[in-house]
Amino acid sequence: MTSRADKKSNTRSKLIAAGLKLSGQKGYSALSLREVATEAGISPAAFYKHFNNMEELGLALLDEVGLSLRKLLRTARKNVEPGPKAARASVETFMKFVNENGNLFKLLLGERQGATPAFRRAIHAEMDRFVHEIGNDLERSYAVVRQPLRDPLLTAEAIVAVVFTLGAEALDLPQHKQTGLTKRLTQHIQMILRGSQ
Amino acid sequence: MTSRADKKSNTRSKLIAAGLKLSGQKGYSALSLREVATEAGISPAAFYKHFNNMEELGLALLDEVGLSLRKLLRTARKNVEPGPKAARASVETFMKFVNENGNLFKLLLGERQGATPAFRRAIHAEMDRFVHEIGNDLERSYAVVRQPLRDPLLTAEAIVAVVFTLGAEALDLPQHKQTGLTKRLTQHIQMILRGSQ
DNA sequence: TGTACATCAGTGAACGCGCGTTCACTGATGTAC
DNA sequence: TGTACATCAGTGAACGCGCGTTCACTGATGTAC
Repeated sequence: MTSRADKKSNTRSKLIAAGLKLSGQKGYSALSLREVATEAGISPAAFYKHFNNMEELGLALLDEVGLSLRKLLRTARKNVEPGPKAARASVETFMKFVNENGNLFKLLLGERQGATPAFRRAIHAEMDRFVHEIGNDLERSYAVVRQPLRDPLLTAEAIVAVVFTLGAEALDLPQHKQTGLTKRLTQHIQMILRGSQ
Repeated sequence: MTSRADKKSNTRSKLIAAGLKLSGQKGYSALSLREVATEAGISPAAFYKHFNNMEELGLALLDEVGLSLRKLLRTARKNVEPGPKAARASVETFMKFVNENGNLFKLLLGERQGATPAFRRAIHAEMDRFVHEIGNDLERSYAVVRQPLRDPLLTAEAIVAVVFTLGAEALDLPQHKQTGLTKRLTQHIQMILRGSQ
């Protein structure tokens, strides 16, 4: 029933899951090929049937990050309707995402300046795409109410900066201690939006 | 002339300089005790006469970060007088600092989520102090012109978030390509200040 | 359907390497008299 | 000032360990006839 190809891609998924789990625990750059292979349940040598080295695994993990950021935007668009309460609702959606995808989020933030140039470039590309999409969303929703923003992209950039900075702080906090942070983050965004009108 | 204690603290300085140089090149978490010792010109075993382990060296490096952030504030206070051009002047002072202390800045940003809990705590403490000092500065200078900010601390938090985020991007750019970034950063700050009045 | 051969994901042993840490030591500096 | 002893920063060799990588291999899956 399960073909050779199926089994292979199955093992690949296990390697990615293992990499994600371990990088959440001790940071991607501290991972060894051997421990990822062991966590995934294969021998170190078999790792090479799937990736040429750890960096390739890392880039595969970043693909997952991209997917999950796209999912975040989709959820936000569904749950958040433009208006005075948009900031608060967005922040709640975002915090939920951070808590559910902590490992992916840690990878994104933790390797922003570490790692190899290829890795850094991939991360900045993901973040850029994210900023641009939010910029477009802002432009559209403020055009609807006929109060266009001065510079939607600049606004998006500032919002993403505060959101990711405070999101990183949230990672170290137990979920029940995040309320204050959520509130502060909402105020940050409102402040930025106010200043960009 | 040079006492035993002098020589010892001299070697300690060399270890710190070595750690800073190497962590700028490949990231602090990728450093080995042996290579730091070699770079400083001593044997690996002698490292232990100065620090019990690499983490202690790391905390010593963070002390340097604290010193240099304090120096940055001092310079900014000297060069930047409150007024419409404050943002631009502050950003220029900051960019100069980033270029001159790239290694310290990389350490601060790169280990924000990596490393051990003690390390993370030390970094967040430094950044917190920085935010509070800027918050106080903002409060004072806007009180003078009788247009107090709604929440100086919140404003400072947002400003530091964008400043550090874009500063991190600047680290990867050659100095002559930073002009656009400097301009954008200035606009970010003006936007935040506008929104917090 | 059955047979003979090809493919290839995963194995297990082996390699050389840099690592952190220990230890007994050396010899210059410091101290007491 | 000179002598005898104590201190201690730095040395060099040794250790066991986990690492990335290679290699010939196995045996299940796939393919051709």
